Amino acid sequence: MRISHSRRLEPGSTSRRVYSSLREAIIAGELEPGQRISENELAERLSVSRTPIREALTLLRDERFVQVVPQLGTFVTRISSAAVADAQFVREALECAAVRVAAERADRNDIAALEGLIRRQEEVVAETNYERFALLDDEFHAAICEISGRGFAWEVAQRAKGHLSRVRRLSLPQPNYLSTMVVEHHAVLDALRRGSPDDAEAALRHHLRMVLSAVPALRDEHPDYFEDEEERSA
Amino acid sequence: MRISHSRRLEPGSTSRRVYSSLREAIIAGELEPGQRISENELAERLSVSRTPIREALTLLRDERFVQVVPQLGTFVTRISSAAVADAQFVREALECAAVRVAAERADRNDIAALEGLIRRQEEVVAETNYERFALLDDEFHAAICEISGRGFAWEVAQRAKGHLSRVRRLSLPQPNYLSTMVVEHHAVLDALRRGSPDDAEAALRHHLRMVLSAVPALRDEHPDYFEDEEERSA
DNA sequence: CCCTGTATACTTACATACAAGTGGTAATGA
DNA sequence: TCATTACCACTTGTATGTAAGTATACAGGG
Repeated sequence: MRISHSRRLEPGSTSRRVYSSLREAIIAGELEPGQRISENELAERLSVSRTPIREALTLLRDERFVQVVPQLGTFVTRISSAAVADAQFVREALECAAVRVAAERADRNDIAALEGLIRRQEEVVAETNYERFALLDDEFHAAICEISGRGFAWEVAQRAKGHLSRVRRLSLPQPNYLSTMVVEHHAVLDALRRGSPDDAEAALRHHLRMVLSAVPALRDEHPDYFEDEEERSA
Repeated sequence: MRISHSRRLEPGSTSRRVYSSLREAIIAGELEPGQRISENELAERLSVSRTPIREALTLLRDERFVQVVPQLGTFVTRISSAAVADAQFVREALECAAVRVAAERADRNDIAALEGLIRRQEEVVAETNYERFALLDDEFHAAICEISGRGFAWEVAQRAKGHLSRVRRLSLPQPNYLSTMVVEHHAVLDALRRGSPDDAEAALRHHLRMVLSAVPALRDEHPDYFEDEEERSA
């Protein structure tokens, strides 16, 4: 529990700041899966009352980032393979549908913007900066959804991602991971340039499934981060 | 504002009851688009304090069912054609992806269950009961997602639906609407029976787009329910 | 008549107090 | 030594109080 020291609160309403702060802390692994978090302690650390804390936790619970057990405590959810698969399915469905539209709508400016993003990614690959690459990767996928005219799809996909983001963050330090990603981004861009929805969808689908391949290794490395014996309850 | 009289609170935690109650009231149109709702008034009507009201509104704001303006008021969002299109895109992408999987996985029991649902729908069509049909329609689509092994997709789709549900509810009283729906359900089921992902996807996509066709007529009938001059703000 | 400034009655955002329930722990008895 | 029981510290859920901001109605001056 080192939120207040390591992470400054961004501008916005208090509860919004708390929400963003906690969400990022969970995805970044600063709050570990299974860890119990206390409303009172959070309120003290962040120097706010319990009310905005509770509002933030309400949202995080809705995203399955935390699990609230009445009169017992609030816990950071463990990563469930089933939940990861669910998130993958949602993201794949939404982004692949978006890229098909994008392939038909992308103009020269759109293509140029994507090329610029990939160039920046290549720079980051050279310096092996996982943190910045993750941001640029998100930008690339968001840009595709934006080109399709359905930026909302990216919002939903990112929302549903949940556990997926945590897995990705954990799985970054793998050999050739970043360079492989860039190659696949190129494949998607080529398909967009040709205006081929089928090729673009296939390339993106293949790309999106790369992340999943790392899950088994992660389970071996951090078995306590995963929780698969019990299904998600309503 | 006739919540307390027309709608009983379901079991569950207080804030959860308030949330469900308000959500259904908005979708059903009991709370009209653009209407201002007061935390104090809601708390009084539902005989609870403002705290659970605020938690429910936090969730509803996240789903774009309400818009909260600080120090001014909370308003039921108007229906935006862009938001409806977004919801349609999300639903279409998720359910079409699910039905492809379902076409490959459905066994005799699954097909029989869907047949049973359609039979019940035919009964409801005979009595022209829009309310019950809406429930059975949801059950049908949820069942398809369930068969695909990705029930989560239905949860996300339903969440994203938002304004879409409100449009559907408004658009029900149209001639031959229900019988057309059943015919299209049959088409989807036939494709599933044949185990053809392509046909199932095509049939479902066609079916899902039926709802949208009613939007223009609705805008003419209830122009004050729609809000399209300003884009949704972050 | 019109414009302007002010008081007021609302609103949400946040802080705090109280209630109800849980699990661990230590004391007590066999 | 072990089982049982009562207690206590802690949790979240709910209620209420305080602060700050907005729109509106109204009075007064031009």
